[in-house]
Amino acid sequence: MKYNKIDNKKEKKKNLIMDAAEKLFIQKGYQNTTMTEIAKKSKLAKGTLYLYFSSKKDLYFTSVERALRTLKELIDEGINNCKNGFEKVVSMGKTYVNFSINYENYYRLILDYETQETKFDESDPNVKKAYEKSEEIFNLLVSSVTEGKNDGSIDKNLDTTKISIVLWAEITGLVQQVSLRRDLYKKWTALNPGQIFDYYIEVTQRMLSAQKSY
Amino acid sequence: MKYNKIDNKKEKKKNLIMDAAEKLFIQKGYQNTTMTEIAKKSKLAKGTLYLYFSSKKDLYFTSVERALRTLKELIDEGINNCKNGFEKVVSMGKTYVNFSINYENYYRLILDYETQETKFDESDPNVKKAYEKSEEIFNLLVSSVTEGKNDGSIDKNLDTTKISIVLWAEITGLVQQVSLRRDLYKKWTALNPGQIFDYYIEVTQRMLSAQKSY
Amino acid sequence: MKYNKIDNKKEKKKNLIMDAAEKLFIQKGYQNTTMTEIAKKSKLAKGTLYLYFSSKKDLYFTSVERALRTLKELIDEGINNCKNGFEKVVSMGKTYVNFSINYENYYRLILDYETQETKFDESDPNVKKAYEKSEEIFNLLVSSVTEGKNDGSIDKNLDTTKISIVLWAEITGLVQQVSLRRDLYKKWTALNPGQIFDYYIEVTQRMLSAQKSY
Amino acid sequence: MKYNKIDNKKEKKKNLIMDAAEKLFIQKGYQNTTMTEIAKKSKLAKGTLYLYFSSKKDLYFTSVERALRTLKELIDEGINNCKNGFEKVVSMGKTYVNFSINYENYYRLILDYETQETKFDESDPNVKKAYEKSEEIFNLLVSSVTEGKNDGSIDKNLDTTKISIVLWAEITGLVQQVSLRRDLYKKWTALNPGQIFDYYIEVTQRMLSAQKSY
DNA sequence: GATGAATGAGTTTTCATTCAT
DNA sequence: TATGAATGAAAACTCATTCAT
Repeated sequence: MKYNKIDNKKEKKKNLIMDAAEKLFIQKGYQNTTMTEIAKKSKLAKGTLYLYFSSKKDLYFTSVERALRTLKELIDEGINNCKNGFEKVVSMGKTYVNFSINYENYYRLILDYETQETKFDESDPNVKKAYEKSEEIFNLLVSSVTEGKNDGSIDKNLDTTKISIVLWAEITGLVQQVSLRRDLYKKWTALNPGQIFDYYIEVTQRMLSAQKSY
Repeated sequence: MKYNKIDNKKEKKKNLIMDAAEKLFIQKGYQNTTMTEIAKKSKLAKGTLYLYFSSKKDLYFTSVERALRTLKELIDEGINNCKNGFEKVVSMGKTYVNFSINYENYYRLILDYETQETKFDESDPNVKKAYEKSEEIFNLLVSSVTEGKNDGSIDKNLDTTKISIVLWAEITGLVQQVSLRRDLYKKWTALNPGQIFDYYIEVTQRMLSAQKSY
Repeated sequence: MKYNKIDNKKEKKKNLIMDAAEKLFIQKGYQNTTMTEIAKKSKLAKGTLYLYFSSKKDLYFTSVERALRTLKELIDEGINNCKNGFEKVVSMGKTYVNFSINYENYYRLILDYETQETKFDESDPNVKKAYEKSEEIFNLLVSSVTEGKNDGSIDKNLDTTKISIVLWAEITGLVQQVSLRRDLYKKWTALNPGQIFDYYIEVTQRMLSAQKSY
Repeated sequence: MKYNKIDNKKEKKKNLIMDAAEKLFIQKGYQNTTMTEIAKKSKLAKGTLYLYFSSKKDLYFTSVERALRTLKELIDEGINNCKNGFEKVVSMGKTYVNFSINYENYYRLILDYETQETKFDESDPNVKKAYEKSEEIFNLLVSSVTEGKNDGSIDKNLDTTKISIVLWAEITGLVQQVSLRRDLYKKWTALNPGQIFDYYIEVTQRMLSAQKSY
């Protein structure tokens, strides 16, 4: 009991630090964020950070992990209420889009991490851990497509792996573009992110649905 | 004549340095690449780099610019032989895909730049310049879609801006995913990048073509 | 209370660093003194210097300011006990001479600063600040001469501005010569600085005093 | 003959380089002046400078020497037409003042050199050489005072060494102040340098002349 | 003689991490 | 636990000097 309370307290402080760190990592990137800034933003002393995280890297990866875990939880939640594979696939896309809007900081941190991924040392256990989290999500997509082809909600002629890759790439690409280039797109068009996503989903659902036969 | 020769020589050396720098920027990112490493890789002394580029930033942005210029040239070239808007749009996608394969370093450098873009000082003229280059390409896509709708090769019911954004986000997202996650995908599937792209293009062409009416 | 203690501690450390830096600046000049040397001399790590001074320039100018402030305080002190303008002028000269002997490092630092003054960026606020300090001292001389002419202790026929400039130039010139060329003069004569200054003051007092009429 | 011509040509080029270097040394100081700038200003290639001067230091000291030699020549010239010691002393002061006005660059270079003197390596033969030149001038002053005391034009009660030191310090101090602080003095008074010098000479002549007895 | 590209040692500054209090 | 002063390795950049042409 007592340990739990302590752990809980510790966990809360860790979250506090990550909340501060996250914002800076997003804004300025991993390299340009200093421990001094993180300490200042979290209103703690520099040394204190090292009581909760062993290094700057640890702090970064733990933050990324928290974000990925949250995304995974939301996706799982969304899928639970779906009655067939097609709906699951659509739900995953919608959840991802909503995540990027409602948990903007988490989303941007994941993005920062993924685009930098190759620059981190692959053998680092933290890197591997985050890698696996991404894989879990992709596997969920593959199994949903399979389920859909089996229950007849997704066109049987589609290649499971191919379409999964394409779909995941499309959705992540789209969300990233909209997120990174929000200001640019605002300049080019009056559309807000939601409208662009809706349009994409509308166009893509038709491509995917079993009623049409490609 | 003499001046041309000198300029040419200087240009060649600049390219030599950029070739070396590029690889490091891609591998380790802008921040993690040091001028000492670049010097070593290009087999020159550190000071020599500063004879050709005023700063590390200058070297980076000039490299990005070279890559973007090359992409733009290839796209222009590809479009020239197309007989209608639909073909132009398809050509742009194909060129982009091929660019990511044939000019892998250039592609990855652009990617590195674009994903870090928000972390650079926006008011920097170099940043603005690269920004504009991206815009040019997007504008080309918009005008190709417009042309396609006019010449009847693209479905008139599609919203020009919306579909342009979606298409560009899809294609860049797809290429990025395939590029960044090449090893991951290799693990998941036997498909090579080319096959994934072909599949995407096949699926998308149907969505776009005027014959079908969504 | 606690804050005072902290501030005091910080101030002491700053003084410690300045003491070390000063000696090097005097010996080798601003340019030829490196932060590494200053760190070594003050027995601190290089990085520590930057906890107390934002840059080498800051360290230099803060040291100059401390020296000028001290000089100004001594002059003010000396003037307080004078009963007429003539005595004030003489007091200023004596204080300046004594300062150059008793606070040799401070004096030499000011000298180093003033002879390099034109090489610093005039628009720098630090430069301006030091400039003003010098002006304050000159103004004090002018007002003392004026006072002396009014109270009858200085010859009324003398032009206030002219004589102030000449006196100040003479005294600073003399002190500088004696300071810079100490070794040279030692070679030429058995006189020590004090004797030279006394001789100058003796000769000059006559020139200045109201009893004689030039 | 031929050698003379070559030497002459070489000498001319050396002077050309020194003219350019001098201006930069005065403006920005020895340290802040780069060989590249000197090359540019003298419209020669950087490597060419090293054909005429073995190092930056050599270039600097040779320039200083040229300036000191010129001053010495002017002083000698001025002294030649004087009929007694008193006149010689006055002539030296006037020549020095005029030198600071008519050969401003030379004067400022000497000044820069002398105020930095202690920062140069004393054992350097170039430093010694310049040192000796200064000594020659001072010795000339001492012998003029002696001559004046002998020929009755200077008050016999004055101590030769003391008064020589004081006079030389005063005049060099005054000229330096006026030169370094020209802008400052312009702000404080409408007097031009010439007027300040005249005033000094007028005041000092009285102090010195044999008619008065101190 | 003349050139200017190339060199690399040396400079200022930053910042993750440690540790005495 | 919490602090923040101290550390020193590492980075970008400069510039006197050399040397092949």
